[in-house]
Amino acid sequence: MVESDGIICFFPNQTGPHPLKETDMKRNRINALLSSEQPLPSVLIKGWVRTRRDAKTFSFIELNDGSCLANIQVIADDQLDNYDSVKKLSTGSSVCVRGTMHDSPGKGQKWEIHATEVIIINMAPDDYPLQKKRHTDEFLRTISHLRPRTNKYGAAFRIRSRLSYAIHQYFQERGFTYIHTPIITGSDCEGAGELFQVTALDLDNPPRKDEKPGKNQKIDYEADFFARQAYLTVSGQLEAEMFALALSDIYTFGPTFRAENSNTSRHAAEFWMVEPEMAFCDLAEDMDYAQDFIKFLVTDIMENCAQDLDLFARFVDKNLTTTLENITSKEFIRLPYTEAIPLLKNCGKKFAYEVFFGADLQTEHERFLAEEHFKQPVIIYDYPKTIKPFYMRVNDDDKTVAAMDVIVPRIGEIIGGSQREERLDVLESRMDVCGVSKKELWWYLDSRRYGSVPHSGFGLGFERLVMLVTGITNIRDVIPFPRTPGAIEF
RNA sequence: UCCCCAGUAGCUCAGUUGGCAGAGCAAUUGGCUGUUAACCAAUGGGUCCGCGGUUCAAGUCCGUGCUGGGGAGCCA
Repeated sequence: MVESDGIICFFPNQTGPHPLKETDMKRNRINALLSSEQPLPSVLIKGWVRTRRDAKTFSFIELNDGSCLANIQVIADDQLDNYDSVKKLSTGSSVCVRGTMHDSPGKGQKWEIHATEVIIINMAPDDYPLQKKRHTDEFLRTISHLRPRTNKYGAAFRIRSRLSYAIHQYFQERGFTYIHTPIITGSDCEGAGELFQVTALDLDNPPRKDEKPGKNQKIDYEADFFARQAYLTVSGQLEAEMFALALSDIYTFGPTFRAENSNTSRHAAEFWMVEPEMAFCDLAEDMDYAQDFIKFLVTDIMENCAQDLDLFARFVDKNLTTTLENITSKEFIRLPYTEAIPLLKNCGKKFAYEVFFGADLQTEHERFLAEEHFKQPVIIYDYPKTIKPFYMRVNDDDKTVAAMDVIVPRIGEIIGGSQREERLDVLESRMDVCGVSKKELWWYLDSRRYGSVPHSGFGLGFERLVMLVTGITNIRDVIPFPRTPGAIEF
């Protein structure tokens, strides 16, 4: 049997009676039809016309409903009452087709639909921007509302959806609890970049602390919605830790916001992040999880999105299959920072940024390690404490912290994580050194005061994962409506 | 934010030393055809990104702004 569902249709641009009758609301998905084992005497499909070719007494209509990459070929002949209109069907038009499914005598497809009825839901005018040819990503970005109707973007967003599902599957199967950490936060000391401020104040005329007018008149945030300054979250980690220290293994998966003026193909102001946090877990186990997690996700997409993935392997990145198999088949290299430094120093390659202990690794260094030296994912760990945030656990050498970054070819850093500092006294002195307010994070310190345990976690940039899996090189093309500096159309 | 490159028809692009604005695809019309980014013919289509300057003359040279891309920083 072919699956069908009860999608409710409505036609906001239609003023007359609905062209579809009440009984028409069950439709067959094109992916279900195309994978059918036998011909079907009665099918109902609804979708958008990708292209139309006319023969002498009939038209070939390529129909796509987004359920899969492939179109289904509809044969609409001149016996149809409205054949004159059908012959004018343009790319982008929406139709409802009733008919029978048969073996296709032509090359290129197994099945085709012989239409007994073609209802034109909406005829797309000839200025429909998507043509039957390849468009550049830059152009498609200017029509982000229409680009999911292309093969490439349809495939990308089906993969993005499946990856989201696989993330939940991975953690749920392992007994992790999904935690919704807040989007709005009161702490500006999370230590990860510039924050977007959230306010309900009238910015044209904000309340002032001092009645006397003057240049140094401070805004009175006690009059704001939360009675203090508030921001969009840059990470759910600190809150996630509180739940790991109660439910043992937890994860978050949600949007994150950075007001950094970053103009690169790997940064967005609004992006999604996965942050697992595990109690009774040290850095080595944290790295085990990070590696296992990425391998699981890549394997899942190779198994469950083969058709969509094939598009990317053929047209977007010729090396994609090799890259992905490299990830699933090998153990990730684990390289302590202290060994990475001499390796980079003595590799014979000239870098723009000098390499020395205490220096953060630059993009050029990470790319060299993952793309040229090891040619596979690398986990670098035990970084100098001077370049890492306050919450990372100080190692016995008192010079490094138990931090780790997973570097993959082409993307660079895809995961950043650490074992967290569970010792109250060490944490407090680190906060002093890093200039983080102990008063504001009293609740965070409480977790180290009452039943503190070793725990670890990491953050995975979800869009970077989609880029890794698809071979897409610009983050703006793996998120439906990208937000970047100066760009918030749609 | 910094460095580099680009902006010409709906889309992708060409445009020589400064001298009449071009092609392919798309669109429209007609023809042909179990077609596969179908094919053939004809037709229509331009604020050469904006502003200012040099020049007899600017798509072309200069300045400036805007937009986009690549790289860097920051990071996921």
